[in-house]
Amino acid sequence: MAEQTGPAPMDRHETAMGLGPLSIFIRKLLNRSRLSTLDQQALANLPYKIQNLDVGTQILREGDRALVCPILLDGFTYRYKVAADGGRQIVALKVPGDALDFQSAYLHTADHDIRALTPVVIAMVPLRAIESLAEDRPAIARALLVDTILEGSIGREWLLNIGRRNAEARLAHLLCELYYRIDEIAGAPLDTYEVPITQEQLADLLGLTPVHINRMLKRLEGKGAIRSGRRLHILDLAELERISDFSDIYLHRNNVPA
Amino acid sequence: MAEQTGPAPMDRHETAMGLGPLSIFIRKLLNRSRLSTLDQQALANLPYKIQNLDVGTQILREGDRALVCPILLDGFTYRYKVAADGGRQIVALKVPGDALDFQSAYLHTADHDIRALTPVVIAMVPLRAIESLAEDRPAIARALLVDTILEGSIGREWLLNIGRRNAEARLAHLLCELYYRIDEIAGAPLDTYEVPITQEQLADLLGLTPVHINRMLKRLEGKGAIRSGRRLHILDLAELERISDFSDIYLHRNNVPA
DNA sequence: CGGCAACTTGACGTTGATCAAGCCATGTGG
DNA sequence: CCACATGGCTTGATCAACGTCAAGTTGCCG
Repeated sequence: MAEQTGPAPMDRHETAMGLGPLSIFIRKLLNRSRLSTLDQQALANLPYKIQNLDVGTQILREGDRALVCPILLDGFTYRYKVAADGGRQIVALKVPGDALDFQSAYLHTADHDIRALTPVVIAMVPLRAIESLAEDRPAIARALLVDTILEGSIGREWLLNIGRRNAEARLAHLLCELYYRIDEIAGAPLDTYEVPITQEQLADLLGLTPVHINRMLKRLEGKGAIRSGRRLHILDLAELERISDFSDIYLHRNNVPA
Repeated sequence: MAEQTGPAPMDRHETAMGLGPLSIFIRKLLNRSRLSTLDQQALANLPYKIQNLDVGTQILREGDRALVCPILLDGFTYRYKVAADGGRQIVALKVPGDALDFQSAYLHTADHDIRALTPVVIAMVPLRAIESLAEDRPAIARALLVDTILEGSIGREWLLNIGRRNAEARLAHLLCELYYRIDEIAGAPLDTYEVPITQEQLADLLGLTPVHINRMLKRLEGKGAIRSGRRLHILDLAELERISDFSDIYLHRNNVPA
């Protein structure tokens, strides 16, 4: 939980385009929105405080009124809700470059929890700073809106996945999505690729039980699509796409304006 | 499919506050955002074309690039996606006053379909008009963003519902949500209250089959919570809330700024 | 009055949950 | 460097929820 303040560059992250630690966030926005150099600079100059958090650390709690917007620089986090019987459902996964709780600027109380799925590095930005930036710079407001809309689109695909696909396809679909989302933030194309997630977390993501996840992983492994075990590797993306009838249009990967 | 253009008042809708046919839309936004009288006037003066559509009419198709934003004045519509095996999943329900496809202004192609659940009355507003209004008036941009964020919150609750609750609780939960959402747009508090939805549609909403929906409806009826049959009535909201462990915080019903 | 769409009900099948036991890697303290 | 504690993975046996198939029935609209 080491802290670090201000514009000091972090060595764990390539500070592409000389925009400092937040550059991964800005790059992410640029994938789906146009931002002028000035807009990018304004984003890079946002005040922030870096935090390193352990696995499982709670970042937002249902009922909270947040004052900072955490931006994920490294690692993974997830949103989740719990049912009356204690059943957990993960309702969103966030990858590096994502703003974790932009919406708290617009709603009184959080309707879900957020936790670190892996050890994470987070930049805490005061919500007010983001809000006023969005007010002054329409392009930034628009980029943040696009980000929000995109998360909605992913959520809808998850509803289809959980509501209508069987366990094997459901799992394969999630792995495909993870592949593309991580591929997007990685510099070079991914090769054999490792997913840092436990079987229990997969169960909470897919509305299944850990035992059944285990059996499905074995099945996919039998088909040569993945390597399972302590670490989870994607070996044959095309096979996973076939099994889950994957289509990437809901990720809107080609949304960059001309 | 009768059409009607311009500011001619429609007799099917109370034109509260003298803001014309779009007043229900404006009222809806006011439930969660503050808008000045000028903002409200600007919204009321949006150009539109009224359309009456039959049950089942497709309003948006996956892959489309929309140019108009349909605003629902009367009736219900739903967003849905279909899986490879033809299974349908309804991923959102829209009630009167909702903007149906605001997001098309920000994404290249639609990632889902929209259809009329009942006969509907819709105001077609050019997307460009809404976009430029949002650019000129930050409060309006903010109100539309709040609306988008709220839909995301509902989607997350649906993920929990479908992923983690059993069929009976799932159904009860949906009925509670419908009650509150319709209650919000109705002037007076609702009494015995009728849901205009078929069992097949309930199945598509909840990731279940029509037969199983039927059995669960009978079960809820046995507990005196609803009256089922040709029409579906909610008799005992408290019982439904108990069964589904319903909490309304995800609806953010008290989000009006002080 | 006839046709259709939605609802209803029963018998049976399958997917995925539950329960339970054991295994295997990692890391920690002695 | 070993012992053992721990968290996650693995596997089998059994069970329940929900799906499937099929045959009515009901109410509505032309």
